[in-house]
Amino acid sequence: MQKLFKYFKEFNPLSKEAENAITEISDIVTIKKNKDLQPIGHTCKTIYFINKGVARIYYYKDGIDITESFSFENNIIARVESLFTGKPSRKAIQILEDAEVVAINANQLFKLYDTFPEIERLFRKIFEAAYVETVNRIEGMQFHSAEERYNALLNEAPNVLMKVPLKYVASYLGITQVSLSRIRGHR
Amino acid sequence: MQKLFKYFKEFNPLSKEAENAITEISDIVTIKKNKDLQPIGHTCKTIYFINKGVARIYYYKDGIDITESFSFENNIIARVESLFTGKPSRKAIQILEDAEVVAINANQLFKLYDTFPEIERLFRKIFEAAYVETVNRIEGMQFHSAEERYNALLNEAPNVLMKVPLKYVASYLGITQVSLSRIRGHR
DNA sequence: CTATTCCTTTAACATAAGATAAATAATCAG
DNA sequence: CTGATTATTTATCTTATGTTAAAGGAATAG
Repeated sequence: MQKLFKYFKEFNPLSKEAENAITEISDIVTIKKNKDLQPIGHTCKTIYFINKGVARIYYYKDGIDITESFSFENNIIARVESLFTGKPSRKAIQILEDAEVVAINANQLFKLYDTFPEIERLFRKIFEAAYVETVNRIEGMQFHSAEERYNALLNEAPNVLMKVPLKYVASYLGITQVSLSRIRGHR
Repeated sequence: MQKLFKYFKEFNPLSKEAENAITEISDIVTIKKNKDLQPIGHTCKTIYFINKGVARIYYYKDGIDITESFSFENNIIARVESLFTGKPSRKAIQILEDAEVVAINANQLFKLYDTFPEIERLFRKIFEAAYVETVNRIEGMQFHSAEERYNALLNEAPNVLMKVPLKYVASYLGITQVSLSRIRGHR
């Protein structure tokens, strides 16, 4: 849990009691490459923190596997469209590299918000930051060619391209695998 | 302020004291069509609620005007990439139809979070919902043709197409005005 | 009301990305 | 280690969207 609390500290430092309360509602889970940490169709009731490994959120559109996002070590991953609405998620979380994650029970966490305003504030800030990232991503998608998007990714998150199969990267960029391959063979 | 508090109630009902505290840090502003409510380059220090009228957030990419989002009556509008980071915004808020808005001072609001956890919770929920919308929008952009995106907008938010100049809609959809025109003359 | 400006459409052409198929290359199970 | 599966690249052809230009309509200022 050490890395998790260090991560939290960047957003909103917690009291020892608050940290203990979070520890109580969390589990450490290890999971192998290519396994789904969370399946499609279930309502998201867990927020994960990645101690080690790589994960992605994906879904199917017209039968085609599409990557919504990637997450790496020292980051949170959750299917917010389900977590914040209580509706079943059409998305799954898949592990792309053998992982150890902290699984935080979301319903119990939300209850902690009542007794620990500092925890509510912490997660408010975490998701505000995630929201900003998402808004910035829309900007990137709005008027860039696939090649520009690829180059931007190469700059901003080279680890994505080092650690993730390209077919997953292609759909993340909103293009086909074949197009990505063409772009990589530059031109 | 009535409409605003009614809107708030959908997310998290407030005590009378909390409502009064928000009233104290808010102003009613009327502003004419085509005026900028907030200019590019300023750090966002205000959260707006639209009592009446239409607005959009826009920015320039390579000198071209791009619409990030639209907001209508009974909704919040804010440049979150600036509001939540404290950095100057590269975006502006423009009024597209004569408007009356409630301007909530963000710094003072954030101070209220300390004395009124219910207000912090309210805005947490408001922005969580906005975050979910943004995530869903990415999904819409990831693997739909321009025509599909246009038709989806036509279904989900026909008022956008009724009330907003098409050139602004085009960049919102991530296409040129000419392409939008072609799509509208179907195929 | 009129003239000017701005918005939208239409047309012709250029180009980036999709689809399909097939050839390599890499990974994995036994 | 080997065969089988899976991932990536390459090639060809098609199509959607961008670009530029020009014309027609709508809105606005004076």
